[in-house]
Amino acid sequence: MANSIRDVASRAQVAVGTVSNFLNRPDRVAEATRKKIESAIADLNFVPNASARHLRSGSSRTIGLLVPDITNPFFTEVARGAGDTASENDYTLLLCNSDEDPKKEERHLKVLIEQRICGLLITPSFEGLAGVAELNRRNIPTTFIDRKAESLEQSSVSMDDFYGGKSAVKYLASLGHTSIAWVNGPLSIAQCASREAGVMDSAKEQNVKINKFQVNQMRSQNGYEVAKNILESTSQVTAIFCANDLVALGVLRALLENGKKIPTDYALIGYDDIGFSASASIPLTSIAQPAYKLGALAAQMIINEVENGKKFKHEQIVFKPELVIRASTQALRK
Amino acid sequence: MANSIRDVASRAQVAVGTVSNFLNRPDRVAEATRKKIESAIADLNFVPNASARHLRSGSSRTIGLLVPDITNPFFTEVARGAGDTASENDYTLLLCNSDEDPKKEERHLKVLIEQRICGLLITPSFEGLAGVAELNRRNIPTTFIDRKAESLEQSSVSMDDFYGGKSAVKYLASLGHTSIAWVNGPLSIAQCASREAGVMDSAKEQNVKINKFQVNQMRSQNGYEVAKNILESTSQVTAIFCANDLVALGVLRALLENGKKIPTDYALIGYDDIGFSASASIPLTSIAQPAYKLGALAAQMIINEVENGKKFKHEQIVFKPELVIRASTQALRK
DNA sequence: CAATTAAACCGAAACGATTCAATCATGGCT
DNA sequence: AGCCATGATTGAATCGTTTCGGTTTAATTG
Repeated sequence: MANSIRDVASRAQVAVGTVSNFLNRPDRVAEATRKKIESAIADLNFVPNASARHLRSGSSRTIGLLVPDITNPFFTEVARGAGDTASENDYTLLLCNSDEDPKKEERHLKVLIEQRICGLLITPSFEGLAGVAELNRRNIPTTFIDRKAESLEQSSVSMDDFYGGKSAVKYLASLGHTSIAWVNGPLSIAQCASREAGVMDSAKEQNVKINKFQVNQMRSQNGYEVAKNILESTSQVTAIFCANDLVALGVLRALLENGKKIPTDYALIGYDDIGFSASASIPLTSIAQPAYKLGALAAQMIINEVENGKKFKHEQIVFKPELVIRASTQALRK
Repeated sequence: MANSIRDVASRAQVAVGTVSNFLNRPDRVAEATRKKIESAIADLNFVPNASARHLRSGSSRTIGLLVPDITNPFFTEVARGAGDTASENDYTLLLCNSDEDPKKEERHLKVLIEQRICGLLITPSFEGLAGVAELNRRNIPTTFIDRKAESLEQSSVSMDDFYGGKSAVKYLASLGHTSIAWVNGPLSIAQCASREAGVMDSAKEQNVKINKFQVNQMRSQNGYEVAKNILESTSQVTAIFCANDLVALGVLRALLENGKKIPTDYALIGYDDIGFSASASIPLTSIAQPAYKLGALAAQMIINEVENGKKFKHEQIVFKPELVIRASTQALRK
C-alpha cells in the first residue's frame, strides 16, 4: 500500500538516487526530470518514510521536550514556542510530560534515546539530572529550560528570579507600601529561593518590612489557606506578594470572602502572569515570564547546536521578567 | 558511539537473531544466554534504535494526537490521559498542537504520515476533515475526540452536550429559577449547538424562560463584555448559564464589579469544570467533562484497533457530563 | 542404541531511504 | 577533431533491526 522511493523512480523512469536528490537537494536535478518526478510522486501519493530516512542518514531531526507538568499554563506556552520553531526548521518535536514523577521522567528519557533524538529540552527534576548525564554520555545536546545550567558545557534558557522578586517589592515600595507579606513556596525549589533573595534584597534597599509566609505546594488551595494566617497576623501588612499566580488567586478568594477590598485594603501581586490572572475577579498585577519566547529560543539554540556541532558555543541565557500592572494594586492611601 | 545489536551479539558470543529474540520474545531464549546478553547490553549501554525497528517490522508503535489548542486545560487533560495509556501499552504518543490554524493542522498531518503513525486521535476542525480523509485512504485508523463520528466506519469518543445543557437548566429550575440567561458561543461549533438544544428542551419541560445571549469567542473577555447586556436587559433573569467556564469567569468578574452578589443576586453556572473554576473568587458550579478519561479511552480504543485489525468493531462512545455544585448557585429566595 | 522430537540458536535477506564513486552528456576551447 | 570541465544521472552498498527457514544440541522414546 505504502509506496517507496523505488516505485517513484520506476514510474518517473529515473534512478532511485535521483529521486533522493530531488527530495534533498532539488537544485542538483534538471528541470525536466524534476517535473517527471513531481508528477510521479503526485500520482502515487508518495510520502517518504521518516524511519528509513533517519536510519540511513543518522539524524532523526527530532528534538525532545520533557516538561514536569503539562497542566501548568507556563509549560504549555513553552511547548507552543518550542513546537513552532521546531516546525519552522523542519524538526519534529516530541513532547513528553512527566507529571513530576521521576519514574515517568526516566521512562520518557529511555524512549527519547530509542528514538535517537538529536537534542533535548528539559526542566530537570532533582532526580532527572542522572538521566541527563546519560544523555551527555551519548553526546546528545541538552538545554535546560527555566533552570540555569551550572556548567558552561551546557546551554540553558532561564528567568532571572532574583530580579523578579526584587522588582515586585520595589514597585510596591514606590506605591507607598512599607509592610509587605511575602508568600513563598518551598525553598528547595530553586526559583522560590531566588525570588526570596530578590525580595529581601529589595526590602533592605527600600527600607520596607517583609513578613514571610510559607506554602507547601504552589496551588490555589494553599493560598486560600495561608490567607487566614495573614489576616490574623499582628503586623499590619498592606500588600501581599505571592510566589505564583495560583497562590495569589487563592489568597484573593479568601480575602474577598472576608469582606476585604482589593486593592484598597490590600495590594496583591502574583508571579507568572498566567492567562487567568488577567480575567480574575480582580485582574491581577503579576510578574510576567515570556514562556513562549523561552521555548522558542531554547528550541532555536538546540537546533543550532545540533547543526553546528563542535564549533557551537554554549550559552546561559537569562530573561528578565516583566511587571504587568493591573487592578489588584494601587497607591497606598492613608 | 552508538552500539548496535551486532556489537551486543559479538560481545555476548551469540547470533544477532538471538539478541533480537531476547528483546522481543524473551521466552524463546535459554536462561544462560539470556544472562550473557543482559550483561553485554549493560556493558555496552545498548539501547535499540527505534527507527531501524520500525522500518523492518513495519509498525511504528506510535500514535498521533492532534489537538486544536494546547492552551485549553480541557485538551491538556485529554493529552495526559492519552499519553499515560500510550505509555502503559508501550506506544509513543506524538502530541501536536494546531493552534486552530488549518495550515498548521495540515502540516502536522503530513509529518504524522511521514512518521508512519499507526493511529491518530484528533479533534478535527472543519477543514481538517480533508486531511482525515487522506489518512483513511492510507488505512490509518482515526478516532475522533470530543466530536461524534457520523460514519459507523469510524470510532469516536465524545460528550453528550445535549444532556449537559439540559441538566444545567433542570438543576436551576429545581432551585426555583424561572428566568435564565443562556450565554452561548457560535452555533457553528457543534458543541454549542447541541448544548443549546439541550437548554431549550429542558426549558420547555421545566417551563422556564430562556434569554439568549451570544458571544463570538469563548474567552473570558467576551464573557466580561456580554455581562453588561445581561444587566441592562429588561427581563428579570435570576440565573446565568454560560457555555464555557472561561466565559462564566468573565461574567462573574463583571457582575462583582457592578456590586452584584453571587449566588444571591444571580446564580451562575459554567461548563467544562476547568481547574480554575474551583478556585475562582466564587467557586463556580459547572458541568464537568471527564477529559482525562476521554483521552485515555480514545487511546485504548485506537490501540485495540491497531492490534486487532479487521476484526475490530468501531464504536461511538458518548460520555455523560456531570454537574458539579459549588458556591455560585443556591436556591432562589424571594 | 538408533530414531524421533523439541528447544535454542544461527545468519542471510529484507525494510526504504541516503551516499558516493563512477558513468554519461553537453558544450566550450584549442 | 580532440580534450576537458561541468553538470546530471546511475546503482550498489549501507544504516540497525526483524524475520524465518535451516541447523545444532539435548532429551525422550521404543
